[in-house]
Formats: sequence, structure tokens, C-alpha cells
Amino acid sequence: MNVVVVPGADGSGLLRPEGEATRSVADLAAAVRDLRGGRAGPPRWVWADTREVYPALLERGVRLARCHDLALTEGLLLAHEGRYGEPRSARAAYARLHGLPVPGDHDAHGPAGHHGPVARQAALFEEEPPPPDAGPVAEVHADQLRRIGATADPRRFRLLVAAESAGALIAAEMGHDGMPWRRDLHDALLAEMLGPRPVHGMRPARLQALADEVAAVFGTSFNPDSVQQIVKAFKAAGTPVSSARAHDLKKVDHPGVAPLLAYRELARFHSFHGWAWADQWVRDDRFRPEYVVGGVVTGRWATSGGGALQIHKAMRRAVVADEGWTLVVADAAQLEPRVLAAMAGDRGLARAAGEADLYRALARAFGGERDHAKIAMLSAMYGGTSGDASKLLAVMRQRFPAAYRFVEDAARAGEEGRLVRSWLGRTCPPPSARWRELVSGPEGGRAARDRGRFTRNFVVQATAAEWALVLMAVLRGLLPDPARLVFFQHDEVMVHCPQELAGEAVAAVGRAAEEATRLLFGPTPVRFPMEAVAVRCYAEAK
DNA sequence: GGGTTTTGCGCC
DNA sequence: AAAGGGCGCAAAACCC
Repeated sequence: MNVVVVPGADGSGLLRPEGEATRSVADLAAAVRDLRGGRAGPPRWVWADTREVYPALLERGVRLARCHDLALTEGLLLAHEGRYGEPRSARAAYARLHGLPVPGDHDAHGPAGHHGPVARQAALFEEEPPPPDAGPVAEVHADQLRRIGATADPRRFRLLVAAESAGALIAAEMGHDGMPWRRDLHDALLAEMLGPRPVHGMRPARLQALADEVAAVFGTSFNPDSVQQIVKAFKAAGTPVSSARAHDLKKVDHPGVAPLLAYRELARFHSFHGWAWADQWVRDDRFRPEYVVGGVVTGRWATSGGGALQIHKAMRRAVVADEGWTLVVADAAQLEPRVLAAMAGDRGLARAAGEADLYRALARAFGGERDHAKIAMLSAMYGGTSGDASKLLAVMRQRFPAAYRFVEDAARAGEEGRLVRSWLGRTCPPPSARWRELVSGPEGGRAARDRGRFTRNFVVQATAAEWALVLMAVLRGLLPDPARLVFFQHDEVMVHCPQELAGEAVAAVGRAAEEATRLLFGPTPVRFPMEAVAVRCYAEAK
């Protein structure tokens, strides 16, 4: 059963179970809790935007099984309809439905809009929204169901919508629960690497020492954070460099290179994961980043703060389970080539993808070298042609023609300005007006190839992202209370649970991977190994 | 002075 | 001859 939820002021709200009249309730969380265990299984909660509703429910201890997020669904549908970038809020969808002026997307999901502090601030000065009403929400929902039915493959698209909406629930829950993060261990790590915490605006001791060392070597003091000054200093020293990148600096023989690179690595660490970062993002030994579901065009999640998806591996030492609890960490091995094998229906590749180490299984086809197999697969999926790739791609074309054709077709579509879709129907953005201009000009070949690489990768990365999303949605349903999903990074998940539930959580990961594979691809020889380990500290996991 | 783009590099 | 997909973030660099 569908139940429309519209949040009101001060914890009140409107509820409209399908086929019934709208009820106004003073305590929305309590009313939702009462409706949670319906006769025909848990309801599907239909609302405009999970972020407007669910956090307050979580505060009250109310967790829900499933929902339909109108804004996320609108984004998926608009893209599928070739209208990527149009405002996707429920209000915008309603306005389009009735030919009314469409409100802008101040708080869009994903890259089409901004929803940082600035946009939020701007939204405060907007007109008050009209009084909440369940009717429009139900109307937009009905319209979306109709449009889902009109997609290329409604069964798959329904799965995509369900997974994306489940992702919204999970992101909110992760924000609520937070990832265990020991501030004391974090501080100890910083002290070890950088020295004691400096007064605001000063360089930490270790950084200053390296800066001094650089200055001593060059015989002149300059800002080691400045690309221009670095290039100038090397030129003056008689060893010119083509750029200030680590890769280029390593090419020249100069005693300044080592301390400069050491400085940069530490400086980066300081600015990304230093004391200021911890002050802002770690509270009560929990790291609470802001995830943006579907924030990347391929359907991967993004973050709008906290940099949760770029956490340096060295920081894993600070991620430690609570006393008596454990972390269950799992990542999908070689997810993207497996996804390609399943999608393309390539029998040879699928056979290799039935093995635990796909590249090892492929090695024989590529002259016995595992690395060659890996380069060939990655080049096919990324559009790379450097080094040995061309030769290896020729082998791939011959040995795994269906997989080769699959990515080539996607690339061709991109080059020609057409749209490509993931397995479940997530659709890439259409080419920009600028691209259309460019592609008919003298540099057109370049622009076409660039877009071809993008669409070639899109079909694989987007499908890998939805496999991971489905996996997580299934896993969430299998986890015994009070186990919690606390982290998600593209193809890796982390569960925080009491020690005695670790075995159950590990088993749940394996079952969820199988179920995700079945839901997406049905019967397939391709395996998606997802090894889960129970550890006390994240750093112990691989 | 503030806003935007570029650079370099970490994650997948 | 070289050539590789998707991000976020901080500081520098650039621009108005």
C-alpha cells in the first residue's frame, strides 16, 4: 500500500493512505509509526523528498522499510526522457503537470543543482511555500508511475526507482547513525605525522621543517604550495620541469624534489583530514558526512561535505568499532568488468567472471600476463589507448567480441551525440549546445571522442553503481537490529553491529550480493564475489 | 574584496 | 607521438 506523507510545521503533517481521505496529524512520527506494520506488509511511503521528512522521523526512532522519493524519481525520469537538467523537485514536477511556471531547482539532487549552504541560505529568502497538501504529491506520484510504465523496460526502471529511493533512506540513516570515528586516535595520528596542533594559521612543525628544507636546498625561500613558484625555482636551479605535478617532478634529478613532494603529501593531509576537518565533521566519535544520493551522473553517490568518498587510507586507523561491537567491511571485487560481462552477455568473458579472480582467469587469453588482461579490460571500459592498450584491445576484440562490441557501441552513440542508458535505465545527459557547436568545427573529432569515452564508461560505471545500490538496499533489509549500515563508497559497504551479530552480518552480505545479482541480471554465470570481514578497526580490513 | 577557474591529488 | 572514466577539496591563480 502507498501512503502519501507531507511534513508540516512542528512535527505535524498529513497522511493519505491510498484510497482514503487525507488525515491531518499533530505528531507525524507517531502516526507513521502506528501505520508502519500494515496488514499487507509495510507501506511504501510516498513523499516529495526524503531529506525533508526522514531525518525528523529518525530522530524520533522511526525507521521505515521503503519509500518512493518523488524528486529522485523525477530526476531519473527526466533523464530517461532526454530532459536531463530540468528542475526535479516534486513542486517542479507538479507545475509541469499543470502547465504552471516551474520553480527553479534550488536544492536539486546531483550536479544539476547546488544545495550547499549558499543555496540553502538563498532558499530562506524565497516565498513561503503554499500550504502543504497531499493531493499534489499523490498526483505527481501517479504521473511518475505512468511514465515509468512508458520507459524502455518498466520492470528494470521500477527496480531502479526502488533502489534509488532506498538509497535515500540509507543516506539519511547513515547521516543519523554516523560512522564510528575515534577523535583521540585521529589526533594521535595527526600528531605523529604533523607534530602538535599549531595555533590557527600556522604551519604544523613537520610541515614547516620540510618547507625550510626545501628553501635550504634551493637557497631561496618560496611558497611550496605555489605551482608557479615551484616551476620558477626549478628553472632557476637549471633543472626545468614541465609542470609541478609529482609525476613530472620525479623525472628530474634534483635534491629539492624529495622534500617538496614530502611537503605536499603532508600539506594535503593537513588540509583534508586535519584538526579543522575533525572539528567540523567528527562529533561524539561519529563521522557524519553529507551524502548526495545520485549526485554523480552515473548514479554514484557524491558528498557535499566531509569528503567521505575521498577518505585517505591512512585515516582508517581512526575508524574503530564501539566497545563490544564490530565493523563488518565488504567490497565487491572487480565489479565493473563483471558488470560488463553480465550486460554484454559475452560467453567467454562471463566464464572468466565466474571465477574469483577475473583477471587471472583472463590472463591466458592475453599471453599469460594477468596485468595485460587488466589493462585490456580497463582500456575497453575507460577508452584508454596508451602504451600496450591498442594491441591488447585487438586481442579483446577477437576473443571477447560481444563485450568489445558492447562498449564500442556505447562509445559510438556518445560520439554521435546520442543517449546511452545503464542496465536499469539510468540515462546519460545529452550533449551540451557547446558540444554540438564544437563537434562540427575543426576540433570536432576531439570533442566527439571525449564524449565517446564518457558514454563508454557511463554504461559500465552506472550499472556497477546500481548493482551496489541494490546490494545495499537488500542488505539493509537483511541486517538484524541493531546492526547499522554506516559507510558506503561506490563498491564497498561497512556495517557496525554488536560482536555477537558479526557472523550474521557477514552472511547477510553474501546473500545480498547474490540477490542483487539475481534482481539485476536473472540467471547468469557471472559471479559477484563480495568478501566480508569482521574487524575491530577499519585499517585491519585489507 | 569577492566570486570563479585552475591545479594537483586523494578516493573508486 | 600521445592518448584513460567518475568525483571532492583546498589553495593558488585569475578576474571583475
